[in-house]
Amino acid sequence: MTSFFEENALVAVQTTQPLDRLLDYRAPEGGCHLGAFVEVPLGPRKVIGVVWGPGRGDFDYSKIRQVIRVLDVAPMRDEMRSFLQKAGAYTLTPMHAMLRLATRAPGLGDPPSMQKIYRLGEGEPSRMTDARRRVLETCRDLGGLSLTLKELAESAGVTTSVVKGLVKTGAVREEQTPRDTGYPLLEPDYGAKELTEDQEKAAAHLREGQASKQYNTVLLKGVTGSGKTEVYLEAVAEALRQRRQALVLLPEIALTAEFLTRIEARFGAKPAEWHSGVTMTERRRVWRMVAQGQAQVVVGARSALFLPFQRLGLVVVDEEHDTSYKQDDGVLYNARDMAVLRASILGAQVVLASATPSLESWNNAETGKYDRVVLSSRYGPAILPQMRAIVMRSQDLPSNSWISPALKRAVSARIERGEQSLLFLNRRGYAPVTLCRACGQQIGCDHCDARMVEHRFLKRLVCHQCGESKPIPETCPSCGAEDKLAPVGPGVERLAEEAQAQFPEARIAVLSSDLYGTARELKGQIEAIADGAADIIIGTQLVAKGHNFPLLTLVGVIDADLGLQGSDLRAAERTFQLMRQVAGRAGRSERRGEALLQTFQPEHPVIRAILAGNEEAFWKAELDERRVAAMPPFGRLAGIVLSGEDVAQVFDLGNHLARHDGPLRKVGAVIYGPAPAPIARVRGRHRVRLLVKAPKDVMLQRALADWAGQVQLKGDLRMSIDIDPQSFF
DNA sequence: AGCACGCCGACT
DNA sequence: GTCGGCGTGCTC
Repeated sequence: MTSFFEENALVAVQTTQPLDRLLDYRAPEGGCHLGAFVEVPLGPRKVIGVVWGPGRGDFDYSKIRQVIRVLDVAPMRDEMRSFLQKAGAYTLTPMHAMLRLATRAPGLGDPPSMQKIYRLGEGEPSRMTDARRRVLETCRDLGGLSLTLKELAESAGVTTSVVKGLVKTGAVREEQTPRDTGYPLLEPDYGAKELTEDQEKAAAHLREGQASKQYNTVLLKGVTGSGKTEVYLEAVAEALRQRRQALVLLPEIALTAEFLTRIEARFGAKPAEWHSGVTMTERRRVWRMVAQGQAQVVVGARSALFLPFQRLGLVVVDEEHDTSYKQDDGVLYNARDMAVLRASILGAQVVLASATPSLESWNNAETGKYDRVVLSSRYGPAILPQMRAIVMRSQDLPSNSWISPALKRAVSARIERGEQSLLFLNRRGYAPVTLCRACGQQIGCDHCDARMVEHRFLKRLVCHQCGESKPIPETCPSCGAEDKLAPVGPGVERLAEEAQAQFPEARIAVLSSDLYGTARELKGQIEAIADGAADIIIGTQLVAKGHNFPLLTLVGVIDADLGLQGSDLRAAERTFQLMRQVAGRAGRSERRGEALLQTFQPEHPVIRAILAGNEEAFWKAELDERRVAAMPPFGRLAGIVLSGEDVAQVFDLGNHLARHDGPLRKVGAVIYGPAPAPIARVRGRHRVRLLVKAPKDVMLQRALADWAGQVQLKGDLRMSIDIDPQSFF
């Protein structure tokens, strides 16, 4: 296929406007390439799009307009278009939404932004002053380098007007330069570390895969502290040697700052950073530099997968099991799976790193679809903590108290030895339920069917579903009784209160995502704690994710059973992963750690598997259950959520869809539901859920599209289809 | 997404 | 009589 279109040739353009088809235009003056980013007229507006292919010519020629201009950015590569198309087909997402993911750069339509820079000019100014001399000397010291006005004035210790005066005389030259500058060079061998034998073997395997320039996916499994990061950084190093770009995905923005420092130590400079917390100008720079192949390594969030890499050779998905890789930000996709898709199109390598892989990835490794590399020993002197259960049935606990005597003794011992303890409770706020003792009502959210969670720190009740909050009322909103509202159950804030009462002398720190305004603040707090600023850390699952606390030797899990409630089939897997991750926080330095799990059901298979530390047995048992139930990875699932203001209408639609199941039945799929979604009302909209279960090797997406296409959504009714849902009920 | 067209209720 | 509500349809 031709890749260049002469002026006025018909081209098909994909825009980010929600039209579900391509539009024909005439190629602009001077023609354009396939994949070019262009500005096109659409009705009264100008919009941005990408030249997707030759025009189809099925539109009234006299109405066809011309492309206004080609944007000054590198054209989209064939493999990117192919990736967007396949990812869209997989997730049942229209192309305009896929293209939007790939064009999330501010100022894409603007010409490259320029800035003025200053360097040594010619000759001496006729009148030389002290200030002027300092400026000229500063310029000379810099050699060929140039600075912005502010930088130059500051480093010379003069005001900007001195520099401007020198520009007039010609002694300093003013030049225009693109504002988006490249990134400092990363050197593959800069800070190479001595690896253990185990690590070196794993690294060699990754390097080999990287050097092959063939698509391959490796599951890199290693317990917390086994040095996974050092190992996959060797794959990054190899990508750098091969002059290919590398992308490292992290599940949590709070982790990036620490990670950038690690990259700097290993490769001599900081890489490009991409996530929602990055400034507009920096995002713009990242996008453009990635497109020009100038950014060698990008560290970022899942959305970085849609950056316009020129020669991507490696995608690392760190903590690949993390559920935040699957989230809805306009498009519902699993970043881990999309990484594999993108790499398979490009002939690139994927490294999935985790201490506790997802069941899918474990199975893919087991069946040979992925390679597997296991780091068995902990790095350095640290060894895995000893795990024990505290059976709560036999612990005598007063009401509104959650720290058992056994756990209390263990914490006291740590305080005496000057070591840290972590009390883990995966519940934000003060109390999950506020109950009226007079009428028995629980305070719920006005817009959702969720209970309001008391946050005493904020002095408010907060809905964890929609974020709505209100002041804590003095009287019961339903019966009006005064002073009868009582908090029920613990959150981290309440646990901190109890801990302070039990250990009056201890310094207690609470780590919960809602207590810190910014990622920087949170990071500061985490660093202070790591340095020993607290004796007892109280935290939500935030603490399970990759932070290193060298003084920590005890982890107490307040409620190990918490995640096992409910009917979610993935509950077991999640609890297992979370408990292992949390326990892994203990004893990362020289001292052996201990993890105590408070539980009411010590004989539960998941709890037993955690205590025994027998992962293989756990995965096998889980897989067997899934196999029997024909659940993923042995079958396929899709979750459908219908929503609208009117309950009856939403249910009618659900019933209608359930009855007209022809296209699905044809491929052997079954529909369950409609049923109210787990949270049946969110932000005033009622939600109804259907579940589609299909055999493994069918064209599920095609069938779903045919099935969903039978209805036309009227009014405010909405339907969202979630392929491979994380949770299913 | 925007924006225009168009067809029914409550105002000058 | 008109102003304006937002349902429906179009944009190359």
